Amino acid sequence: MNRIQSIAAAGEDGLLSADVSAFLPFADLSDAQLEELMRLATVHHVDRNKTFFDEGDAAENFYILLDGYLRVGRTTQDGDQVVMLHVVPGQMFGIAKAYDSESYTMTARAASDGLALSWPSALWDQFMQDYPGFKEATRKALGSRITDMQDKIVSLATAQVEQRVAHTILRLMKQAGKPTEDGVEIDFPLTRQDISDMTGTTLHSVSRCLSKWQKRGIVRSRRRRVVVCQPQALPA
Amino acid sequence: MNRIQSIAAAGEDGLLSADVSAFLPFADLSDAQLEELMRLATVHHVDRNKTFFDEGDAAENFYILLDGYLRVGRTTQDGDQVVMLHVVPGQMFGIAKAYDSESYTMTARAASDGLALSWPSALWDQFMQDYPGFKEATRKALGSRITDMQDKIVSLATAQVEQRVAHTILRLMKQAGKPTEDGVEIDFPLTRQDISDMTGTTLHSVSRCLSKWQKRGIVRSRRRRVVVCQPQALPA
DNA sequence: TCAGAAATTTGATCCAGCGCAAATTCTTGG
DNA sequence: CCAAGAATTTGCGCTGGATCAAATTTCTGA
Repeated sequence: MNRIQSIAAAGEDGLLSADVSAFLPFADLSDAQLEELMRLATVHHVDRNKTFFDEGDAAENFYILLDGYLRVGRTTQDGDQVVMLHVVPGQMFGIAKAYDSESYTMTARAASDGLALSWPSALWDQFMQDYPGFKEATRKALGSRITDMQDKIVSLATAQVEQRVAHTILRLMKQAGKPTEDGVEIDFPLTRQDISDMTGTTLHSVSRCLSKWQKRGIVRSRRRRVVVCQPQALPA
Repeated sequence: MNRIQSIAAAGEDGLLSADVSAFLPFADLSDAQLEELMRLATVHHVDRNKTFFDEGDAAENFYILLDGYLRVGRTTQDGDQVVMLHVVPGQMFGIAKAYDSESYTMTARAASDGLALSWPSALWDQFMQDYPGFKEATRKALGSRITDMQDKIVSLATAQVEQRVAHTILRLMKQAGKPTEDGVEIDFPLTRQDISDMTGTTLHSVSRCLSKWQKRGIVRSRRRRVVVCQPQALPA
C-alpha cells in the first residue's frame, strides 16, 4: 500500500489530491508510522463558507489542510469579520496547543470547499516528540504567522486603503496564485467583502480600487475571481 | 551564595531588583544550575530610548527583562514607528529562535532605563531541553503575543481612534500599573507620540482624547505620565 | 538661572473613505 | 428558462481624523 493509498483508505476517499507524507510535519516517516498516523486521523470535508471550528470552542483537535483554502479570523460584537490569515494546503491550523491555549482564538472558515485531517489535541505532545518534522513545521508555522500578523499591523496602522488592498492581493497571489493566459489568478472564490474583511475597509472601497485597476489593465476581476495582470503596477 | 547574589555577581551589579529564579523560565532549578545559567549570561543596561537590538539584526541572543519596560515594534520606510507589544520584567524577548527566524523582526527599545540578561541563541535548544520551565514559558510568551497581536489587528481594523487609545491605556494599566492615591499610574514614561505609535494615529488625536478625558476626571496626565482614575469610564 | 529642546495643547482646514441608496450583473435552484 | 438571491458598481453627502500652524508648558544641561 503506497502512501496516497493509505490516506485514501483512512478517509474512505479515493480522490485525495495530496500526499500527507510530502508535507513537512510528516516528512521522513516510515510506512508503518504513516499508517498509524492515518489510523488516528479524522477526515473533514467542509463546504465553502462553513467552519472547521469557531473562536471560543475548546481546542479538541489540530488540523492539516489537504485541499482548499481557509480564512481564519474573528467576528466582532457588531458582526464585523476580521480575517487575520489564510491557510493553504499542507499547512497546519487549529494549533492552539502550540501556544498554550485551551480554546481556539479564531474561526477557521473554508474559502473554497475544504478537505483536512485532524488529530486529537491529546496527541500533540507525542507528535512533537515522535515526528521529527512536526516540531520544525510548528516553528515555521508560528514564524510565518507572526511575521504575517506584524506586517498586517504595520499596514493597518500606517497605509492607506489602496495600499492595503494592493498588498493583500499580492500576498494572496503569492500564496494561492495560478498562472493563466493573461496573469496570475487567485485560486479560490474571493468577494469584495472578503477582501474588505482582510483589509479593514468596506466592500465599496475595494470595488472602487479594483474598478480603477481594471481600467488600467492591472487586474481583471469578475464575480468572486481576481486575476492579477501587472503585479508590479499595483500601488506601493 | 543565594540566588540574588549569584545574579549580582554575574553582572558585577549589587542592585539587581529581580531574582531570576522567580521567573517562570528558570523556576525549580538547583543552585548549581542557576550558577551555570548566570555564568553564561550577559548583563545589559540600556538607557531610555536606546535599543537592545534592531529589526533585521542577526538574532544572536535571546533575552529576559529584569527591570524596566520595552517597546517592541517596527519602523516604516517613511519613519513611522509602529509599536506591536510591550515587555515587562520577567518576560523573554528577542526570541526569534522560538519561531525559526534568523534575525529579529522588530526593534526592542527601552521605554524606561532597562536591565536585561541575554544568552547566545546557540544555547536555545539546550535551554529548551534542560530547563523544564523554559519550554513552558516560551509557549506562554508566544501565546500572549499572538493573542495580543490578534486583538490589535481587530482593533485597528474595526475600532475608532478613541476606542483604540482607550484600549491601549487600559492594557498598559493592567501590564504596568502602579496604584497611587487617585488612580493607577502607568509605571513608565509615555508620551502622546508613544501612544499614537501604538494605536496607529497621531499625537494630536491622542492629546485631544486625553484632554477630553481629563476634563471628565477619567484620567490625569502630565508630561510623560498617565494616571487612570476611572478605568470603567473609558469608552467601549 | 537661563536658553534651548522636548512635549503638549488647541485651533483651523481639508479630504480619504465610510455610510447610504439604487441600479445592474451574475449565478443557481427549481 | 425564469425568479430570486448574491455580488458588484457607482454616485453623493458627510464626518472622523489627518495635516498644518502656532502658542504654551515642562524639562534639562550648561
